[in-house]
Amino acid sequence: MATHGARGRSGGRPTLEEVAARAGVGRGTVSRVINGSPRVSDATRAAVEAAVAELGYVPNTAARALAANRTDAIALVVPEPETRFFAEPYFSDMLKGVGAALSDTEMQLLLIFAGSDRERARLAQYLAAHRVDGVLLVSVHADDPLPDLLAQLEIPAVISGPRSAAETLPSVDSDNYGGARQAVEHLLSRGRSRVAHITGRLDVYGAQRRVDGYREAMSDAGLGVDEGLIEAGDFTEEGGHRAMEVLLERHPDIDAVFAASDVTAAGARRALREAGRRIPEDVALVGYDDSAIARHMEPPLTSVRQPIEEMGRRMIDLLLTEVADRRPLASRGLDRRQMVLATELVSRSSS
Amino acid sequence: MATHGARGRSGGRPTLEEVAARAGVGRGTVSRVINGSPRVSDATRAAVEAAVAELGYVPNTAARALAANRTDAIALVVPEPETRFFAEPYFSDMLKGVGAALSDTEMQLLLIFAGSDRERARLAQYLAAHRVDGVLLVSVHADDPLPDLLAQLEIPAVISGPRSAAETLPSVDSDNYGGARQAVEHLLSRGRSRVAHITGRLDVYGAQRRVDGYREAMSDAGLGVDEGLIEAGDFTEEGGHRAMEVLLERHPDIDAVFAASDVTAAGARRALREAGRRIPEDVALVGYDDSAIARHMEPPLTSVRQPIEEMGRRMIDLLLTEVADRRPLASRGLDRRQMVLATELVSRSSS
DNA sequence: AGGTACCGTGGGAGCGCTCCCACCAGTGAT
DNA sequence: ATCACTGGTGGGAGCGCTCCCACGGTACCT
Repeated sequence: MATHGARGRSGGRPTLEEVAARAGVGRGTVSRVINGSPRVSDATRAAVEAAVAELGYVPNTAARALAANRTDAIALVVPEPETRFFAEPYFSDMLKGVGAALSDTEMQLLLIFAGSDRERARLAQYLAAHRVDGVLLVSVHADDPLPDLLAQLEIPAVISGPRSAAETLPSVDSDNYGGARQAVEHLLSRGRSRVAHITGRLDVYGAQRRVDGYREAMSDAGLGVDEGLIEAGDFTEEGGHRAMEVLLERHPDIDAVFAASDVTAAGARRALREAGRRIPEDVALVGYDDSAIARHMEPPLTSVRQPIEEMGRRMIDLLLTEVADRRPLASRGLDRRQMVLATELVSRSSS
Repeated sequence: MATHGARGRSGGRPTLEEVAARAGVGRGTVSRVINGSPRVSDATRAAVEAAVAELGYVPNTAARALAANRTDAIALVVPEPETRFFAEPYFSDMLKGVGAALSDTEMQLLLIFAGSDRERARLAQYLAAHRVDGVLLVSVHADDPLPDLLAQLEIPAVISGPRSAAETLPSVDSDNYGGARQAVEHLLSRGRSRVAHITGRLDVYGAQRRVDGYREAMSDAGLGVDEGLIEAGDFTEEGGHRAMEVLLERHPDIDAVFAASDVTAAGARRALREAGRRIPEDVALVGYDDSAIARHMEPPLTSVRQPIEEMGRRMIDLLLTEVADRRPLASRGLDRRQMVLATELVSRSSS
């Protein structure tokens, strides 16, 4: 927990100036050492470091922020109420990845919820004050004004799932299309052929891509696409339940279901049980997310795993590059940096 | 999302100075208006407010922090790995209360995990840099050096559960002693008399107080205290299971158990089931925390509810007072502010 | 010998704010 | 008329840092 020897005589914290005096050098030199500039001789550097240690010098962040016009902080903005944040493992995994990537850095992470209008107003104020160098945006809906606000304020930002194929912000996403294909191909390889799909909220781009993946996997397998086998859900348990009921009504001979999330799959499972269908004997079931729910379901649920922690790490990488790069607007925006990470099918007994 | 009209001609954000010029007043006056000082005439205030709105002025936090030597930020320090933070509803409830209390304020909340040594070192550095005006400490063990570090750095802090009866930091706690009494008296009123207690980690002061409550309730009821009916747990499921086994071995005629947490009760329940005891017919069971576990247990668990959200709110109140009060050391520390909130027994079918 | 290039270094200027002292009425008491 | 306030105001000083220009020194060319 570090030493902190004598302080400036007046009892306050030591300043750069005091360190400089102690080391017998100028203010600029100390600043260079603190900031790791290479343009300092080894001897000088050692002298300064000694003085820093003796005085227990810690840079004053406010002064640095004022002079350098940066804050060394970035925000993870969650446009959801806190409750959902804690309920969904997605966020905690993301946070873990982000935290890990940031721990080698001087950067400070701020967690900001913007679920209510009140909170959003506060956030707008906060961003306008430029209290962070960059923003990580997770779980953003198609019509959210936040990305535009950030663009207008010229604050670097990275988004976790692109809002559309034409996303302008740098983004990190998992391969929703490929993941969906994995799921469907898995079901087909198990000998199923009447595979239904319960979608997610279709205003979320990722959900659309999963539908695309489902469609093309079916069609590539020569089974054609029966639109009657697709039913819209909304990522909730209730939505999954309702959609499954509709599907069973329409196609009683369904022998497999690919649900757009594990929670949706849980709803579907309930409807299947209520209809007397056995899993996996009568109907095979595959979810998406590979969350705790999947592992604890009865029977355990086959699911498509997204590397969420890895996504968090990549988002930080992108953002830090973006923050560092802040060149005079010229070359920016052209080289769109969109990153897509592979998914992995985790096979369990539900399929 | 607020207006932001024309900016300073150079494209940057408008400054106090520019607002002053626009309003035709001095810098000091604008500062007074911004900070809500009463020593400004209504006419002047209106003029300044108009200028602020027209320019879309937002104060520069870094400059303010530097000049005023405050940050307008406080930290919620969680000395646990992130995993536990997400797993235990205690933290999310606390965060909700804290967030609510802070939302009327300009204060910014920082969430800081200090589970690993690495993270703790970072935290120490962070605190040494005085990057927050105050600290909220939750879930601190008896031997944690953090409170001393804070005292040494003279950073105002409030602790969620006192470390001992002689806690020097301001604290907010629920009435562990009273809550335990409620639990035991409830069991006695249900006609039970051979009531066992599985404790929490005894290096946590609150756990000790629960034992005290158990002891005195038993003794006040004229049943005396059989030390053999007390077995140490550690707040975990496994600990509860083990302790229950020991207790059943020692006292097969136990007809009630008060567990120091819901998780502990879940472990005890498992051991009771394995021993063929029915709940509540053979053995009544009461937990502590009234968490989600209690509601979803089979049978639903009677439990002592702590007003955690309320505790969060109170902690903020105390801390903000502490931060505002920062008088020259003289009158501080004498008026210890320890706050204890009442618990409530939530009766369900396990007892 | 002079010229050119750099490297390492010192320190002025300034970031945008708050604090505080000085100042100017106006008011009421003497 | 004089004095003592008081409410309202302007602006200097300074918070601790980074940025950048200027300087002397060394090294390597012409």
